[in-house]
Amino acid sequence: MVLLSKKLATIRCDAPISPTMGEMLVHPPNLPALRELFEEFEFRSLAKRVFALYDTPNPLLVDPASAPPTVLNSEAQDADPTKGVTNPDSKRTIGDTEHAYVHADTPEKRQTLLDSLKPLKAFCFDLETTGLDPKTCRPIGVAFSWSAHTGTYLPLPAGPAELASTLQQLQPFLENPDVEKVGHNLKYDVSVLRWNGIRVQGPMFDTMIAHTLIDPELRHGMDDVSEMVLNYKPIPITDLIGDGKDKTMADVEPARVAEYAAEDADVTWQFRDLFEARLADKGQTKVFFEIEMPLLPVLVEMEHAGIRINTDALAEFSIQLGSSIANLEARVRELAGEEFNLNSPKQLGEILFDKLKLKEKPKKTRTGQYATDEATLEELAANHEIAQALVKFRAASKLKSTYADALPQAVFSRTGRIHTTYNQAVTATGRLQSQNPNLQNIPVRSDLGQEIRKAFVPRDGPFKLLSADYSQIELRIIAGLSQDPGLISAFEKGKDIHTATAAAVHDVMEPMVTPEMRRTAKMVNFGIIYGISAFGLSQRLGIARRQSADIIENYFALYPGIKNYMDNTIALARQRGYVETLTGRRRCLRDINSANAVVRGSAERNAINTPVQGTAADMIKIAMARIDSELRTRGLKTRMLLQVHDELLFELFEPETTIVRELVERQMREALPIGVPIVVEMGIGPDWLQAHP
DNA sequence: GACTTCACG
DNA sequence: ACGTACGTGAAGTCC
Repeated sequence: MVLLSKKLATIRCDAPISPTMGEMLVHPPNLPALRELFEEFEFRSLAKRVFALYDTPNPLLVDPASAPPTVLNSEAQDADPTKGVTNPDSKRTIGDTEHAYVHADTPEKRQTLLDSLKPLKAFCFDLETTGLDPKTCRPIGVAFSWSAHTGTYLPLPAGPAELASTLQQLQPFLENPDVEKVGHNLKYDVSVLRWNGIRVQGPMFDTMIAHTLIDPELRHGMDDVSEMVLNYKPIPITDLIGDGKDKTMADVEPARVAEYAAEDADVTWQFRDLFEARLADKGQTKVFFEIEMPLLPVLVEMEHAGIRINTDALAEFSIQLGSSIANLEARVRELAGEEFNLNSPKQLGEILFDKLKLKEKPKKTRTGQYATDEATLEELAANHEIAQALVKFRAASKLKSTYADALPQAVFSRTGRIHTTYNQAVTATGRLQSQNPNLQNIPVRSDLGQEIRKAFVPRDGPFKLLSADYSQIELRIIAGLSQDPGLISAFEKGKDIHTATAAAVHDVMEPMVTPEMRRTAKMVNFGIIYGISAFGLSQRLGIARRQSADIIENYFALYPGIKNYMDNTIALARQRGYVETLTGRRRCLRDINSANAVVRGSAERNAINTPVQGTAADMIKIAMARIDSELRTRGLKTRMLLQVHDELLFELFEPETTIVRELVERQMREALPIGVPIVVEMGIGPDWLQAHP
């Protein structure tokens, strides 16, 4: 049986139409008409292969209704991920499976494609481009599929004007808010289109993100997924462009690209329904449809918007850092009495501990090297000038190489702005990830680091930066998850939670809490979120383990709900093998029942931390989609630029200040109710440092 | 590519 | 006796 687009088929075949929108079944009685159609479209090689399947009996040609499911048993996969990988000998090659792919390389076929798209409620599309960077790559063609085993590839013209006009013909379909868009790594395709002036709208279904939610441990590339779930090996991209070093899709014969691209679209389309069911099996329907998919186009917009930086200020700062690095380097060499590479932890460790013997029993790293990290150097700094100089040297080097020098290079010349890439489905807890460059670790803590943050500025005109920050979000979430009355009540009274904790632990009035007491309480509060251990806390506070154990014990006496919640969470994790956030996002913890106490302890801390960190991630993701939507429906010019886990940064159009402050605060507070008051702190300024509350 | 270090939440 | 705080990405060295 062969599936063809409705239009193609109704024109030429006059065959029965299936109940599924946009599809029709061409049964053997219609074969002559189909053969004629293929001949007319000069698709002889494909026709030959398709009909070969009919002309000779083929065991693969069975009615889907009676066919054994190609889907592997998901329970078996859970038990052992390696079982999900097909035996290579049983992989089918492309020639063995029935499918009908159209290369829409004539105006008539293009028109047929457009007509076919019209009635669809959902379709899969997959762009072929000259590279991996949506900002700079050129779309070569786009493949569509809306029913299994079919696909149409539309080559796109190379000339900018012709490209634009062809894309314009697709625009109504891509921007139709009532039509679901399916794709594997859909954000890439949507981004490429965004850089070409098309704003893809409508419900999204990214099969790659779906797969990361269904089986986070497995590989998520389309070829891998296809082999695992369809038991089918698509044409590898390397067959077309090799390693991609000296060849792009533009250099490949269009007919081959058509075959490859249509197949990818077809395969992706086939993932869709399978994954919808599996998401439901794994309880991820809500996370997928209500959090990740609404967020996808929002991330595309944020990446496309980019952010402006003051490159002149960074260049000047780099020079300043360079001279201070040179001075510190000279001083270190003088004190070491030797030339060596200060950037080499290995050489540095040998100088400090073999030559200078600054410590009796130097701390070693996991691999037996001397540790020279900041905590180690800081210990030595009290008695050794060389350690002080090294700490300063390291700080300055880091700022220069990672930020002052690297950020200006990341500016995209066409926009004069930095465009990061957000990854929404790679972290274990559900947080976003920013890369190329990472804009989620821009310095803010040190004075020197603040110079970097100052360089993030709004565009020219009546614009400012607005930063909105969830206050103590993770502690509020653990209060909500644990329902601890003391912790909840402290938040309801609007208290400074670290001070309140310190006062309660030491049984004094809040004004009597010293900075030292507050610092300790703050460390304990953080420790709680991380899945506290007496050893870890003693390390952070620089106190004896016995002492930190007492502090923890007092803390649990103060907030018994927390202790209870932790015990229950670990017990549930042991029983189910996973933990989940408030929205049901899961993280598997395969080591939770390990006999090795160290390994198990790590899994237990994950069990505590993941629901907390993950719920915060869910909350801000929901808020982002709603804020973006409200900004747009109200026709506002303010744009969301960055997300840094508990902070959103906006380029604020000043006349909108009152409206935007209200809507951002409201949407952030109401995104995901947890039964504890949510506080959002906001600041506005001429740069990110001054906007940061 | 592994390892170390360090920037952020 | 174990040798851990949770989650990331990037730069640099060294094999």
